[in-house]
Amino acid sequence: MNIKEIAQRSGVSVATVSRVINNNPKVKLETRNKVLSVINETNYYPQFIAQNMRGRKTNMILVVIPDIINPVFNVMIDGIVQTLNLKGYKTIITVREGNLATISTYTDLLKGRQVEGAIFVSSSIKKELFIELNQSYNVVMCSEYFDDVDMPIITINNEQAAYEITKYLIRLGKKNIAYFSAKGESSSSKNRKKGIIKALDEFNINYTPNSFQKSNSKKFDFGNQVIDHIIKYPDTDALIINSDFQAVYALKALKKFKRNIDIVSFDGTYFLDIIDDNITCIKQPFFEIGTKAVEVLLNKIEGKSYEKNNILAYKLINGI
Amino acid sequence: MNIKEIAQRSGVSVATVSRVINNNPKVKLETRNKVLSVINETNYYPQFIAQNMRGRKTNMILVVIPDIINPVFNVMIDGIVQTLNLKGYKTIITVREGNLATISTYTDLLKGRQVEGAIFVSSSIKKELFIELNQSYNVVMCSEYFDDVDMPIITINNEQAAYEITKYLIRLGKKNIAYFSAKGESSSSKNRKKGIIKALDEFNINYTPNSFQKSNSKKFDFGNQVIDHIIKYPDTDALIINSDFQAVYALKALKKFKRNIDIVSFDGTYFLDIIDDNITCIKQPFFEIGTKAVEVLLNKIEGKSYEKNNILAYKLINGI
DNA sequence: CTGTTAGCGCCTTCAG
DNA sequence: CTGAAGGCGCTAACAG
Repeated sequence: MNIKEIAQRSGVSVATVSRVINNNPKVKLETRNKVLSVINETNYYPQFIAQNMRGRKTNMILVVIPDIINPVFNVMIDGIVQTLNLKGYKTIITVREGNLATISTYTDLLKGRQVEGAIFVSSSIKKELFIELNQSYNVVMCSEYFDDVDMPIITINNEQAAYEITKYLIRLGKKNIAYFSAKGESSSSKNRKKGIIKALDEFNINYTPNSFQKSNSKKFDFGNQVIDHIIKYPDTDALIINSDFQAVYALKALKKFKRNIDIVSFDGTYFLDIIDDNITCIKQPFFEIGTKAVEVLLNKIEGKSYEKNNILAYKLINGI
Repeated sequence: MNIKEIAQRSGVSVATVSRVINNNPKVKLETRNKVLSVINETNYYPQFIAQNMRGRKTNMILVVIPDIINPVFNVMIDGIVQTLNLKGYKTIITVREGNLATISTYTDLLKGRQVEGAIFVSSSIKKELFIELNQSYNVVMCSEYFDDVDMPIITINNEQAAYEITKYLIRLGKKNIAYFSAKGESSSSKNRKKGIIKALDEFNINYTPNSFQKSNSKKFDFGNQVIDHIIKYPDTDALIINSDFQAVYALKALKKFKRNIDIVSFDGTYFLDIIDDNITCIKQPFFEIGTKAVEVLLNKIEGKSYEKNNILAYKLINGI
C-alpha cells in the first residue's frame, strides 16, 4: 500500500494525498475526508524512509551508553530522553557491548543520516573515532572528554571533587588511602587522581603507586579485588571508589573484615539508598548532565552557539 | 556528497560505484581501486535511507522497555541485545516515559518500516495498540502477555511460582500475608494472585481484599507505603513484593520496625546481592527471556515456525 | 483548492 | 565488465 494506490482509490492525485498526510490546510474538507477514509480502510501509513528522502529531518538522536547495568547511565539517559522528547526528538539508545570497537556498527546511523546527531555517554567511544565523527557530524560526549580535542565539555570538576573527598578522609584521620579507578585513562580518573594527590601532598600523607589501583572489569567480582588489596596492604584505612556500583560491592565484601576501613565513592545514585550503610560520596548531577548534553547537541545541530565548558555542580554528601 | 559525484570524480557510472559499495565481484580491480580511493578522499558514505528505498532490509529491531531504572529490564535488554548482535541485527532501545500512550511515537518506526520488528518488554504497551500492530507487523512481547490475543508467550509460570513462595511463607508459620503488586492488571500480577490464593486456601489461611495491595508508582516512596500498611494492619507478618526493586526499599523501611515481618520478592536480580540481608525470592531467567524473545521474533520475521508457549524455568532462592 | 512533474540517493535490470 | 535508464514512495514547486 503506497501513496499512489491511496490516490487512485480516493480519486485524487498523489499530491493531494500527501497534503492530507501532512495536514496541509488548503485541502477541501470533503476531499480530505474522502482521502482519510480510504487511508483508514486500507491501514495505510506513509513510509518514514521515503519521507526523509526529500531532505526532511529525521528528528532522531543516537545515544550510546557504555553499559546498561550501571545506574549512573540510567539516570543520565533519563535526563537525555526526557529533554529530547520535550524538544520533539526521538531517542535511539544503544549499548556498547564490551568492546569499544563494535560501536562503529552504530555510527553507521550517523553516517547513513538516519539520526541527526549522537550523544556518547561517558567513555563509550574511542578517541580516534570520536575525532573522526566530530569533523563531519553533530556529536557530543558527556561526563567525560578527550584532551586536545575541540569539543564541548559537560561534566563536573573531578579534580576538585576528589580533592575535597580526600580531605574529608584525611580529617577523619585516615593515613593510607587507596583509589580504585576504572581501567583505561579516562578524563575523570586522571583528574580525580590529580585531586587526590593534591590533598595528600597538602597534608603530607604518604602514597605509593600501589595507592592507585585499576579495578578489574568484572563488576560483580570487584569485592574480591578489594579484599585482595586489603590483605596485601593491611595498613589501608580508606578506599576511594570510582563508582557507587563498585562501592556497594566493595562495602559488602569489606564487612567481613572488622577493620576500620572507610569507603567513599563517586556518583551518589539511588544505589546508595538501598543499602543500610551511609556512604560518603560525591553526588554527581547526572540528570542535568544529560539535559545539558542535549541542549549543546541541539544547538550544534541548529547551528546556534553553545557554551563549551559546562562544568556542573556536584555535592559532597556526608554519609555519617 | 552522493553517489553521482563519486561517479563523476571516478570517471565511471553510478552503477559501477554502486557495485563497488556493495562488493559486487564483477568490477575490474583497477576500476574498483579508483572508485575506492575517491570514496576515501571524499569521506563519502552511502545513505542508509536511500539504500532502503529499494526494498532492502534495515536489519534493525525496536525494543521498548517500561523504564530504565529497574534492573529487571537491564538484564532482559542484555539478553536481547547480545542475541540480536549475534544474528546481525541492530537494536534500537526506547524507554516508555510514564504514559503508556506516548509509545505510539515509537511505533512509527514500525509503521514507517524503519525497523523490521519490535519487542515490547513487560507491560510497555497497551493491549489495543499491541493487537493493532500484531496484525500488520512483526511484534513480540515478553515477560507479560495479553489474554485472548493470539500471541507468543515468553514468561515463567507465575501462578506456580507464587504458589510455591506462598507455601514457603506458610511453612515458616506466617498467617497474615500481604501481596503488593504493580498497578494495573498485568498477566503476571493476576497469575501470581491466583497462585497465592491457591496456597492460602490450601492451608486455610485467612485473607481479605486488603491482603492484595497495589503499589503506588513512586518507586522510591514505596517504603512509606509499606510502613503505612503495617501500621494499618498490624497483624501482617509477611510481605510478597512484586519486584526486587521495590523489595529492597520495603526492607529498608521495615528495618525500623522490629516485628517479625518477612519479605519475599519476585525477580532475583543483582539488586538483591548488594544488600546485606538475604531475601527469599523467585529468580526469573530474564536474560533467557530476552534471548527467547529474539528467537521468536526473528523466526516470525523470516516466516519460520516458532514455539508459541515459552514457559521458562524459574528458581526459588531460599534466602536463609 | 488540486494536479503535473521533477527529483531525493541509491539499486537493479537490461543492453552492450 | 560497464553504462543507461527506470523506479523505490514521497514531497515540493509550479501551474492551473
